[in-house]
Amino acid sequence: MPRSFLVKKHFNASKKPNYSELDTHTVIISPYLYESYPLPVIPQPEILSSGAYSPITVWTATAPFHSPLPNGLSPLSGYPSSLGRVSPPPPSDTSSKDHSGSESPISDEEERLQSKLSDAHAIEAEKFQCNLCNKTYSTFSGLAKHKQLHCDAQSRKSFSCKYCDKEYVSLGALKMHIRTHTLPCVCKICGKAFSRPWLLQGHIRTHTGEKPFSCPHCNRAFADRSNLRAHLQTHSDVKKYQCKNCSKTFSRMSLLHKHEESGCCVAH
DNA sequence: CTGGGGAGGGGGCCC
DNA sequence: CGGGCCCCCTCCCCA
Repeated sequence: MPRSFLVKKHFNASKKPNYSELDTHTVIISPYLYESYPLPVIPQPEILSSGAYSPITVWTATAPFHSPLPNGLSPLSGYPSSLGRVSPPPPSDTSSKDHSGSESPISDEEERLQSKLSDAHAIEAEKFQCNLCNKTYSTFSGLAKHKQLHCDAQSRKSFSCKYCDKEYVSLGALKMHIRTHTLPCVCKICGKAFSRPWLLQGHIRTHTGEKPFSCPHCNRAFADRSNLRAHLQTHSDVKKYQCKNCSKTFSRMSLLHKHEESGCCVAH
């Protein structure tokens, strides 16, 4: 009988993103994620939509070179109004500067024009700075490309779970989270399912009675390292969690919380 | 009521 | 990129 807090609750459909709206921006999860395990608890999804994952709108592609943003246009949350227009930055990584088209064959006149433009570019060089990593770029498109490929993708939670409203910065993290819904690791003894193999391993110890983590201070042993760690706190005079008001210490956060809720810290 | 044990979840890091 | 592991946390139960 699983304890109530461990039972995966039904997901509130009203909280789920409208995936149908996101058909054009989907993240395909490899089918193996759902096929390689014996007991998927949740029907296998054909696709994992990404609620918040909206691959960055390539609005820079249509924007004129160095053109300012249209009034009020804020295509990306990661592009604040400051938009990287900064005072001349110190010399920095110039390898990422965007100087497209320099390799195409051009006439002398074009070359002169190009040269003038290059001078202009040099003046403007590195005026576009990423507000996330401070890299600077000579062109706005260069900055936009950088943010699209690197910073935005990492700074924004871009991959959202189809089963709940959680979002993750990486596909790997999302895949791992999804296992908490699919629970692919099943105990052969009692049939209980877990999200990760090592969770199952720990559970199996409850069947075998194996307790590989022993306390150096007493003869107690534990099946779980976390529980040993908590136990070690009981040997310490000064516990890890301390009440800010009465300075009493507790071995566990939950005990401190209980203490606080019981009134020690109320209305001080 | 408090403290501690048991069991498990989830994110991050490393290989 | 995925698995293993670590750490921290939470909750239930019981003495």
